[in-house]
Amino acid sequence: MKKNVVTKVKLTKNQSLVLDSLIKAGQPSGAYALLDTLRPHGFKAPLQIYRALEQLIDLGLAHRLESLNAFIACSHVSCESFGATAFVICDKCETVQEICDESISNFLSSLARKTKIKASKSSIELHGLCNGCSAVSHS
Amino acid sequence: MKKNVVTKVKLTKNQSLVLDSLIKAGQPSGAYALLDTLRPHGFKAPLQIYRALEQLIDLGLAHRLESLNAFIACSHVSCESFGATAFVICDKCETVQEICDESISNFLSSLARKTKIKASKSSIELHGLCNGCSAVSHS
DNA sequence: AAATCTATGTTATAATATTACATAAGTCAA
DNA sequence: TTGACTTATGTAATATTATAACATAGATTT
Repeated sequence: MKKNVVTKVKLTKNQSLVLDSLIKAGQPSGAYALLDTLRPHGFKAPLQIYRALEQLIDLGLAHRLESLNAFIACSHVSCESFGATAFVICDKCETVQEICDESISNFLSSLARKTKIKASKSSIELHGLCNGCSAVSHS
Repeated sequence: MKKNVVTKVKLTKNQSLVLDSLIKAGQPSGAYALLDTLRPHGFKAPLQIYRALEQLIDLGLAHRLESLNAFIACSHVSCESFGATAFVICDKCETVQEICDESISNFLSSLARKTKIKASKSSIELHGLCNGCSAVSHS
């Protein structure tokens, strides 16, 4: 379950550009949206995005949101996340809260134990309306 | 968070065919795999599959596995699942365990409370090697 | 410098999912 | 039972997301 926890890595140019775009977006971004953002920087093909994302995810600097087919920068300083992260997603304003604490890892450990699985990867995503949006919610 | 908990529904022909295929597969199945399976029954377009799946999922008779872009029949008799289900997936033999108990709903409630979200949908997927496969695992 | 590994560029294509529009079938009220 | 309405279907086209295959360039090690 342990990912590469990294203190200092030199990112390549493409990786840095993609990470910067993700951070700037501050929201889940699709690969093709990132591609469009980065065309002015010379990006031309989806693979350039996907390859950079793969590295960033391995390094714990970005995450993939499975239920959105989208990506987001890790919100932790230099992601201390060692695999047990939960994402709470507001479907209205698209804000994502990235939760990474003992309650998550305990839950996953317990689930793995009960189901006798040797876990390697997890995905926890909770959708709904955030505090702000559910207050306004008129529909 | 409550889905349509249904005691008795009449499924349409397409819905029944898709559900049968899912059950028969006993594994996560992609929409296009289902389509191929059902071509002999007159299915011709992906939409026929996606539309049936949408209903089945609403009724709690099938589930979508976000991390696989695939679908699976609900393993509970007539899915008592009211939204709080976790899937434990063996990446080798593709077996899926569908867990639906208080530990799941408690965890999700607590997560929703902590993040102040009004939850509407969740996805919990744990990947790894199941008991059998991790014993054999030679790589 | 040669060998090797990693990153990149580029084209094509695969896999997954939806839009749009036309038709048919079921439901319910008058 | 007709008409109004809703839900399901058929079909074609297209959008969106992701990967395969192959060539080249740069960095690192020996």
